[in-house]
Amino acid sequence: MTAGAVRPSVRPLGLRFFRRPAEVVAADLLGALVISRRRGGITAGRIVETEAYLGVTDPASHAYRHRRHAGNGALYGPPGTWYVYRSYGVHWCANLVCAGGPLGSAVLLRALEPLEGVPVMQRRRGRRAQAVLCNGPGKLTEALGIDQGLNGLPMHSAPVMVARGTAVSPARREATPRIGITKAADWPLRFVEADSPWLSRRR
DNA sequence: GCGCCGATTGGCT
DNA sequence: GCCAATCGGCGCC
Repeated sequence: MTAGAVRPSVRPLGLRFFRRPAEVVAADLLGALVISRRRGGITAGRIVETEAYLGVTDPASHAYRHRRHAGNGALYGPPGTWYVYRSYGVHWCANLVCAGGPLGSAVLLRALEPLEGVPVMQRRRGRRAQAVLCNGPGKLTEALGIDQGLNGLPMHSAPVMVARGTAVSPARREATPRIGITKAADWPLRFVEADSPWLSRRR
């Protein structure tokens, strides 16, 4: 995919897309576009890695057993709501709420293929190589200018939206254990585009 | 009230 | 491979 992929005509994914089980949404998000119109310039990328967090029943979810606190209210919002939280007190991680309501399920964006606004991303990311601009959940938020300001906003009317991109055929989708967590890490809820060079670094 | 830990990253050994 | 940065939530005293 080349520059110019982001046209004014792109329309955000409908709420129906997100009103499904998180693992289904996570798999179907592969290949979708994330388009950011934040200050500093338009940036966009193609999703190549996601992780599903199932909500109340998932020990790794921030909504496990209906856990609720000041920071995670957005998790219980309508489908398609952005849930942005601070990781290790340093980085922002961006999720999209799925089923919505009391379940608290969501999909974490873990890696993108940079498509547009690479110089803008590099300005935000310290002039790093293109290969490492968006290959991690904290990296892609920095590259796209995503921070707490996005938390709780509906994706379809937010400065950062998700639109249909170039689909990844089911044969090229791969489910793996989740990364970087201690609880229920072995649940196969991480989804990647097989062989993509833009995936997050494996530990 | 206090200390530990995490859905991470980048720099240094 | 190891570890600091940095901070809110949570367990525990």
